[in-house]
Amino acid sequence: MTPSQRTGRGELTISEFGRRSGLSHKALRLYDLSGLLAPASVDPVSGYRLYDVSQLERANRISVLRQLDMPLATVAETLAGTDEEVLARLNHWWAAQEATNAARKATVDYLRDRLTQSGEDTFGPRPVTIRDVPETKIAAIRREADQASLLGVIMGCTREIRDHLAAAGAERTGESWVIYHGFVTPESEGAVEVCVPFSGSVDPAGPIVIRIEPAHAEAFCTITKDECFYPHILLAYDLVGDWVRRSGLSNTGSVREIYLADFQDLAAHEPAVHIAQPVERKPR
Amino acid sequence: MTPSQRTGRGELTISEFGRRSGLSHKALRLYDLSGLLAPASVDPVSGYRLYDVSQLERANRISVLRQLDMPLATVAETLAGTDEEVLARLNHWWAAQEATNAARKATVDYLRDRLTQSGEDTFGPRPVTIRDVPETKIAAIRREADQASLLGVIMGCTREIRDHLAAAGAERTGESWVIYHGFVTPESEGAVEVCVPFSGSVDPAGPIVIRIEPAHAEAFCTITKDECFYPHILLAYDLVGDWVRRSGLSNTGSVREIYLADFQDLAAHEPAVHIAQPVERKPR
DNA sequence: GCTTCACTCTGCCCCTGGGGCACGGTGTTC
DNA sequence: GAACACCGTGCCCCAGGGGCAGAGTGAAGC
Repeated sequence: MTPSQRTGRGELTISEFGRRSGLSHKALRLYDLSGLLAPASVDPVSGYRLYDVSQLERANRISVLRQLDMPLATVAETLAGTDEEVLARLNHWWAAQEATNAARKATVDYLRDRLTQSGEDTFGPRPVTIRDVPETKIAAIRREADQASLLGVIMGCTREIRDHLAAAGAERTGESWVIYHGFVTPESEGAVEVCVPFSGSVDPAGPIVIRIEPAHAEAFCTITKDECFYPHILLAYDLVGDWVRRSGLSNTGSVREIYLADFQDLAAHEPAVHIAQPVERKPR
Repeated sequence: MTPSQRTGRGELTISEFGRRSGLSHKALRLYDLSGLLAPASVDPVSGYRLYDVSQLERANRISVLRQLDMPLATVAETLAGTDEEVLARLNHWWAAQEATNAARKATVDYLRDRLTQSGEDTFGPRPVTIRDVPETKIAAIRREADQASLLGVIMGCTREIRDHLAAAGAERTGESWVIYHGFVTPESEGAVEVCVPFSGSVDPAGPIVIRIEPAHAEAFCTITKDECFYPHILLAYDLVGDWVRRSGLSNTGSVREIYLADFQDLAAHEPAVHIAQPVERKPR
């Protein structure tokens, strides 16, 4: 008699259970410790784990979900409840995976563009120019945002600031912009600062800060509404960055997007945004 | 003067370099130790890492590739050589990722089928029956195979055995089959044994083993050629497995696929394969 | 001068999901 | 009684960092 058969009817040793479920003996021990899949019984003398054949279904499901690289904690949550619930959670999780994958694909596309011609041909020949920006009084909100929440954060903060300025009787003196103090990618958060210039006297309120944006020079290019999507828009940043580097200038601040008008009012091919990089005023 | 500016021209401190490249200070330290991205210079007194602005391009590329979850070793390989080479390796790697993702999607589809109706309705009502298989003399080759190489391994081994039998003057006495001694998934290898029955006297040669497949009973179902693809085919295994469990029988061996004819000769809807599970002869 | 502050260094433990090995127990069979 | 196949626990290892502790370093303010 093989060891796997000397146990009682319906009881399986760890290795037999592992063979039938596609799980390693090491994984089964781990799942036991974490409570994801505890053996039906444990021999009190030898400490041997004994699994019941009825546990094979759960084990198989765990095995399949792990093949999908689903984290163990998610596996545990997913496999609770009825089959309908399991299915719903599986679909939900997979949809999120598909979204992540689409973002990765977009990133690969961006990188391909960047590699084929350093972002100039695909993005189109486009003038990068330099301009002086005078000292400006602004109301601003600084927030951490990730790729998914970015648009909502920008819209929300802009609305909040505009409402505050309107309530205080101040007049806006130009279009607003967003300063990126950190990297915003699909995976990581970065600090963004939404800025609205105004004239008059306004008190700060809640997250709204009143400050002076110092005078500076900035290199910028203009992009149209239909170019404003991630990761394509990164090519514009690269364009400006390359131009600055080749001009021998140094960056003196964080990169920013200046919105020329309200997005909704624009046609796809109209200029919509300036991508700008503050630089030192003169080449050394 | 901010610390990031007190360094010489073109020299950046680790945190400024990190901000501009989207890499954490921890990641940069790691890349320094691994040689993936060493700072341009290290202050011999303070040990401070100083990066050159010209290193930003490589850092940005590393950052983007890491956002794609490319392993650091692969990043290092990928970023060597000219931009054309980098692009080619990126495309190659991404194609592999797409393939992996397609396999994951197929696995999700399988799991969905399995969850919606325990593999019976989608796969179709299909009789599972039991039969006795007499003792059979076979020539066999046992190999480790993964999902990708499986078909090639089976075809190759079958050809090898048939050629050997033909050379020895033995006659094949039926169609061949494959015994799955382990799990074969897109990610992990499993042992498969290709078996060809014959009559006459043949010597083993190289990997070819001559042995007796013992008489046994087996539960099986029949599937058509167009159902023979991963992971759909797993539903047939589930069907047989469920039938055996509900019949109160015990498995007595590894699951197998019996090929009814040469694949090329079959139309899509013709029966092509038996999925069989050896079981004990009588319910206890 | 002294303090404060921001910045950096190294080193250590933590995470996931196991793989691999050592050392020891166990139970069957020859 | 020995060989062999199992099983157990415990330890160290991997990527790719995150987080924290303790110490050094440099500039700026008083």
